[in-house]
Amino acid sequence: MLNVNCRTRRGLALLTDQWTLLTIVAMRHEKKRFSQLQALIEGISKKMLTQTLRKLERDGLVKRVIYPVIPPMVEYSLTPLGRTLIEPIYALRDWSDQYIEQVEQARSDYDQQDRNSLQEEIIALVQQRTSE
Amino acid sequence: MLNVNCRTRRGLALLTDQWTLLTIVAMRHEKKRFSQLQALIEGISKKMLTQTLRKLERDGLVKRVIYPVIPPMVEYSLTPLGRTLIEPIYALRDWSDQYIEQVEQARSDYDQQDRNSLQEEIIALVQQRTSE
DNA sequence: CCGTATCCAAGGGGATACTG
DNA sequence: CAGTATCCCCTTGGATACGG
Repeated sequence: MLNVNCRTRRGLALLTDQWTLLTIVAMRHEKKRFSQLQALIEGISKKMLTQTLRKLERDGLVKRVIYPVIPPMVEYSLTPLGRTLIEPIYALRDWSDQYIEQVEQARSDYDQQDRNSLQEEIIALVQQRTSE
Repeated sequence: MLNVNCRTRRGLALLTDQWTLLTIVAMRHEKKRFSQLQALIEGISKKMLTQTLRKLERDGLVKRVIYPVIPPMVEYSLTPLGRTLIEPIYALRDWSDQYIEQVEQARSDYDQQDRNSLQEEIIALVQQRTSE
């Protein structure tokens, strides 16, 4: 089903890294300069932003325009192909808006249970020791 | 905009790793056993599958049921919360189906151009050397 | 301003062997 | 069957310095 060469795998592989989706989201409305993108995407380094943008350009999702001025100015924008990704990404964003708190609640419940089991184990251990 | 603590970032962080989306896709219709999942998701190791399933369980997206039989049998299924992810993931899958070939075409065009520029540089170099 | 080059630490993840 | 434990390589990615 999910062979490495099926379209789903190849498609998801484009997008499932740390920064790609965020970079697309940051450009969704209008072209952005490199420094603007770096400011919009909190925590991304120049290295990773450059790398992500190059990959997106190579994949035909982003257009890069260099203005030969000093200091340099480079503008990035989504290509028509790139814009086709906005809708599916919005679906994920909307899902996050709606459900992320339930996920985080589940997570802390799970961890709480872990702590409780650990607690019980410790109590059991202590009782065992004191009865020796 | 895309602060590390905004819902979008927190949501996407759940999903943007190598295996999470694929694992959810593999379970979308019905519960699956560990070995079935490993067979469905080509290339995943036991280590990564275990790790991914534990994370999904912790996040409340997957339910894990252990049957105390020999040999062991464990069934994984999506929780109601997990099922809310199917639609957005399908949107990505459909995008892949429709556009992945355009992306790959763009990619090979880009690489071809790179090779051409390299070719030109080499030619220029050779001409320069031979004229010395 | 928009990168590239280099170095380096952390950890992701495969291979293998073992267990209930 | 469904994991866990250990080892270890190698990639990822941050920090820094430099260049057009």
